[in-house]
Amino acid sequence: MNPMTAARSRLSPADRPQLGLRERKKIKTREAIRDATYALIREQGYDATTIEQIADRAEVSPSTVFRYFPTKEDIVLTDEYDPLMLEELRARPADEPWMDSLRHVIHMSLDAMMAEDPDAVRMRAHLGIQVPAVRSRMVESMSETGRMLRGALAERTGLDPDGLDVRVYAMSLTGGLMEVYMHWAETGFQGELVDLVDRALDVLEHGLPTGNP
Amino acid sequence: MNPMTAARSRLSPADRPQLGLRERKKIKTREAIRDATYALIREQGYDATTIEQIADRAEVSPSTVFRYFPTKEDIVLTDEYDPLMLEELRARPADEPWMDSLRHVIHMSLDAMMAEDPDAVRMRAHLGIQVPAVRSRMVESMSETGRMLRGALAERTGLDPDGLDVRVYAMSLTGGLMEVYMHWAETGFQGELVDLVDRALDVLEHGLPTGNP
DNA sequence: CTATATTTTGAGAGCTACTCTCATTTCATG
DNA sequence: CATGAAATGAGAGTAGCTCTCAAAATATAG
Repeated sequence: MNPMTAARSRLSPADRPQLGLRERKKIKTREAIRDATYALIREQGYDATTIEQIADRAEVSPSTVFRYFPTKEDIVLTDEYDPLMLEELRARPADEPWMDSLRHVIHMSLDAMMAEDPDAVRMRAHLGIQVPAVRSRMVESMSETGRMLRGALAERTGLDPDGLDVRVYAMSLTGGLMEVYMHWAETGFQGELVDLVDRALDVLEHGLPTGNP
Repeated sequence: MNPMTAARSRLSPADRPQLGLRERKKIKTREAIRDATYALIREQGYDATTIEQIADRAEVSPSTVFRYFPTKEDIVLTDEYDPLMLEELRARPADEPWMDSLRHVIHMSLDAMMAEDPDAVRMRAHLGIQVPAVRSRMVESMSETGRMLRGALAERTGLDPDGLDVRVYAMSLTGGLMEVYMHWAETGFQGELVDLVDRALDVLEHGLPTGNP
């Protein structure tokens, strides 16, 4: 899922020998840039970290950094879970209640991300509440996930994926889930993210506990 | 409300004689900058319009432009309806169902904005779908409205405004409403925005028409 | 292995949003 | 009118990002 946006498939280039030298090198540079960025941000913070510094530490030129990532925020974020989620969603039984499917799929992605690099998950959330540009990019990426969700939802319900209803519904879901992520970071990462997401899904399904909806 | 973000109180400086010359002049420059920006964007588009051009046409220096607006996006957006909404929300009878109150308040703000400058409302929506930076700023501004909503909601329900549930609920509302605004722009401004908002609120309250929620 | 074609990279110039500083101008007040 | 305060303009500086072009690295054919 996207709120947490990103977490590369951390297979070292050597693990994919079927790829040519060129491809393997590209993966390596990509990782070098990202690692350099994370390290520098940890040392100096996001704003104090310039592209030039990142390039230096990753041992590439600034041009190359921009060739790999369109913006500075994208170095930190960049998502790769949407296709996986979509596939998983489609694989669910067609008669399963939508919310159950969603819950299942989110659990999956979350587990995958936490298994991959739990530190990065937290760091991204942290940057999300501190750096407006990062939060923006995160929201953007969330709403891409939202579009994917619309597609899946439309398949299930037979509704128009671009109709107002589906759009509103999907976006309210993604908005709510985004807020979970931010809340988690703002409260110092207390509790398991998965549990918070579950509570959020309850709210989204049944309204506020008060019943006021 | 905020999705539409902004619409100045268009009272010419002369209408507020109680203010000193200094204050009146400030209002005038603010408007001059905004008008110049709108005009230039209409002529050339957002990206092609530079701060320098805006400054020239508004007959101020670039420095002054930034003194009045922190970013280029803010020249276009800048919201002033939140306090009004909050006041109006508080004035509603305490036993009125929350959704009814919300609906009422949104109608109000929407009417106010459309009465003020309907053209600007459309233009902002249009920029929102075309220019990522503007959309970002709009989302940001939306989530400020969301925070305000949390406060009002907490007063009503007695829940913690910073608790997960209220946050998720409020953000899912704002997210859904934001999507209405985008949908409206993407479909060429067909139909009345108010009607679309009403439909959206139905979805947010009762789930999708299918009943799948 | 060599030659050629294709990709990837680096260097550098250039644009623009945005920040900061300081002198100058403009308004407010006694 | 004089003095203090606020608003403005000019200008230098930073950093993200784009574009171009030549050099380097890799793939492919003979």
